[in-house]
Amino acid sequence: MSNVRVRFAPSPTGELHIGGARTALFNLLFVRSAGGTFVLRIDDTDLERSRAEYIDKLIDSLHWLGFEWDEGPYYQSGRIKEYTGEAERLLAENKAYRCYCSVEDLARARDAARGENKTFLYPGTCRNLTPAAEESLRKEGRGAVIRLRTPDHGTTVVDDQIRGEVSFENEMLDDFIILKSNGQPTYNFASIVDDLQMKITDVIRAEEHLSNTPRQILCALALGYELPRFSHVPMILAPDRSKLSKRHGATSVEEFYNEGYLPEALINYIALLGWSPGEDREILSLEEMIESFTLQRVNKTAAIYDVAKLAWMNGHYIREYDPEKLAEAALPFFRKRGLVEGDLPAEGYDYLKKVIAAVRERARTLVELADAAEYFYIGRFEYDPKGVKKAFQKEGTAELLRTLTGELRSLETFNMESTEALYHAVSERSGLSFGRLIQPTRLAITGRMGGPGLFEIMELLGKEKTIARMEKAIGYIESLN
RNA sequence: GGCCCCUUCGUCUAAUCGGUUAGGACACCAGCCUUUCAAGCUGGCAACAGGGGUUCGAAUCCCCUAGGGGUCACCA
Repeated sequence: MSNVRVRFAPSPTGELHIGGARTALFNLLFVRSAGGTFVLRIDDTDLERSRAEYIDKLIDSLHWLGFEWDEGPYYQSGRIKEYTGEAERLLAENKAYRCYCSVEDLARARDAARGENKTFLYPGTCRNLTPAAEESLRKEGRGAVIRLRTPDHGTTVVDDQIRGEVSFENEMLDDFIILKSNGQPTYNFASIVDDLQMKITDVIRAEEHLSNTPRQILCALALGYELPRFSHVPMILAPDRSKLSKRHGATSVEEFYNEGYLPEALINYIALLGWSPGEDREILSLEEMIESFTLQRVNKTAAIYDVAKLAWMNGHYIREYDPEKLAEAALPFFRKRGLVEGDLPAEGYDYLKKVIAAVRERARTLVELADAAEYFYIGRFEYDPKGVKKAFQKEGTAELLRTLTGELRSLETFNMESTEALYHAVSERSGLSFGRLIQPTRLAITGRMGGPGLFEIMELLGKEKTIARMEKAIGYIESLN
């Protein structure tokens, strides 16, 4: 195993977002192609917003996607000692200092600056407090935060693996807080301390962190560690180019699961959002992605996520999936629809697989798959109104169906071959086109105008149900007049 | 507003040391196949944000403009 180490560090403040999933994926692809170690870390320093239930959901989503990590999960909430320790060290080395300014005073100063259209930078009020002055402030009972003493001049350069060198003027950076008055570290501090202590070699994360990177570099430098390499991957945007949110439909991995997407399809799709293997290939397995993944081929441009392509890709995976796996994945959706209830006996499972084999070609999601399978389980359905007009309301349809039903009933072996042969015979004998026979029959036994081959449906349904549905349809047609 | 990043078909993208009729995929349209609906196959529509340079030659290098995004918290 190489010494390459990466981490995925979500904060448990919501479900795993599609952007987060892609960040996790890029980390995974990178580390697997390097033969390194994948660390999972939960960034839960925000006590207000972090929730235990989200941690479970996060982990469920990662499992569902099939992303396996080698170390962790580590929890920042359990590492307070490390942050305090590093902060104390900086304090002792005079690279950081305590600040007693109140939240209110700072907010006021910030508002004033904003009013003048200026950027607020912490003015350094407590930067050079004498021990005596500190003592008296402490006696007043004022809480203190710890701020990093940042350089006033010079440039901090982020050597980004995707974007190249990005420079920031240190003058634009103020003495930011690394430890809050409640003893919790701020994100920038906790994040870099963890990355350093956990010997992360490559930090691969979303672009929104690029602007914060110089602060983290300053922390690392003050702490005296070697820097990790940084890569900032572009964001995923909604179709209107705004940040992806609830009103744009499904955005979390959990929602994609609920809508009937397969993990392989979702992974394949998000991988292509900002990365391409460099050849004209769209369908890639995780292994193939690992093989051709490099950070150099990751795009700099934000990508707009397009459900239509995801749906197409998911349809492709549904068609190609292993039948056993597909049945397993689809079963919950059949249950949700009330097609399957309770335990499924072996023959029920067998039937399920046959039904899926018949309809899988026309479904783009597992929800659509269950929908397409409905009449295989439920005999009560409405007839498609358009179909009624086209197929049922033609002169002599009831009579035609009655003839066909009679013929069907006399069939000893009822299967795909025998029913099809029968229909051909009737077509020939009566002079009616094959389509003329098929259309009303299809509507009668499925209620729909499209679907798998008619004789395949008949065989699956069996003689009894087929005939019962035919008779029901005859009654319906006659009631139309 | 300051700072930072970005800009190829409607969307995802290829063209990674300047020379291509700017390629592929989704979507859309048409045709083929077909018992229907799909799937599949064939073809079509469709892009280098704008303006200046550099160069024999620019999607590609430089500058400016415009647009989009990110960030500037005792949020992550």
